[in-house]
Amino acid sequence: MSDDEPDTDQTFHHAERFSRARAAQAVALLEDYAEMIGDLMAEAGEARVADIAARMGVTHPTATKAVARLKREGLAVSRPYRGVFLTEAGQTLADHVRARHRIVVDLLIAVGVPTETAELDAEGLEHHVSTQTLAAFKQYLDTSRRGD
Amino acid sequence: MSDDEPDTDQTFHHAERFSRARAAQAVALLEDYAEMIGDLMAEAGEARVADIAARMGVTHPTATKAVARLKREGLAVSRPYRGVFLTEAGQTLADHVRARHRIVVDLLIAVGVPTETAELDAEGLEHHVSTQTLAAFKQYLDTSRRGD
DNA sequence: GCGGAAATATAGCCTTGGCTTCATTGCTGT
DNA sequence: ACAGCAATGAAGCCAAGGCTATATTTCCGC
Repeated sequence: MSDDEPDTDQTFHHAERFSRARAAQAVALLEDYAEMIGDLMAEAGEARVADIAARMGVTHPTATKAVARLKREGLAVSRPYRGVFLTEAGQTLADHVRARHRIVVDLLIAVGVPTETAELDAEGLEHHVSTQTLAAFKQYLDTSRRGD
Repeated sequence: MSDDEPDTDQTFHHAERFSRARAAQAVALLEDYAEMIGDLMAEAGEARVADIAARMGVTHPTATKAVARLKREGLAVSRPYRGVFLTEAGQTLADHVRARHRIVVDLLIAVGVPTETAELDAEGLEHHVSTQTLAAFKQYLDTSRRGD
């Protein structure tokens, strides 16, 4: 360092940012599982562990564990050997996540990312898009659609 | 499901996407640490564990562990009780990550995200931006700058 | 040149989110 | 109706990435 207390402020900002990113990551998986279960419920009326596992690209036990986490968080309910269902809160979360996903994909496409790539990247990106950024995306899509 | 084999294809695509996102997450931390060490080396000539820890917002042992991972991956070198230095590979990675970070931030700002928010979100987003998407961002920034 | 403070390392623990293996349950076809 | 198979659940392992507490080493002031 070049000064006496050269990085106290900046250091704090950095740490803040990384903490936020870590926190976002913590809920990302739950969001994905909730959205997936929402999709399956919409398509088939119920979500079975095997389907969840297949779509998430994980093994059955991993899906089961994830469901347990969802239940613990009050986002899903299930009885042993029965399908999994979202609670009201879970459904709300799923809807929110799905909407956000669409906006992120649309924005990527709008700035010139190929559709296929946009879908791929959005899966990872979406969890780190804050409310403010999402709002900015929405507005950009609106005006750009009008403007074109 | 409504059909016989209704989701084989789509399921595969989903799984692919999630796998990619998980893989991206796995290297995200290494990237962050590498960039951070690169910054500190540029500023101070060396990166000390205490500085790394402070900027990452983690405790010293956590930073030490991360450095061990970096060394294992051939991205950094260090001798006990001495500073940490990036290898050629580590430096390359750090430069790449820093460049990507800038582009992501600039793109967010270009589509209307407030500067502060852009910096915050970029920290999490950047690790999921593929090469293709980054290229699209770059081009968008170029043409939008010219166009304005 | 030596003693104490600061920096670094080590050990051990926790949670998350993967995995495999094995037990149990439910469903289905004959 | 029940045997067998598919699906679910349970148990136990692993690596990553956090933490606290403790030991070690370096460095700096006197």
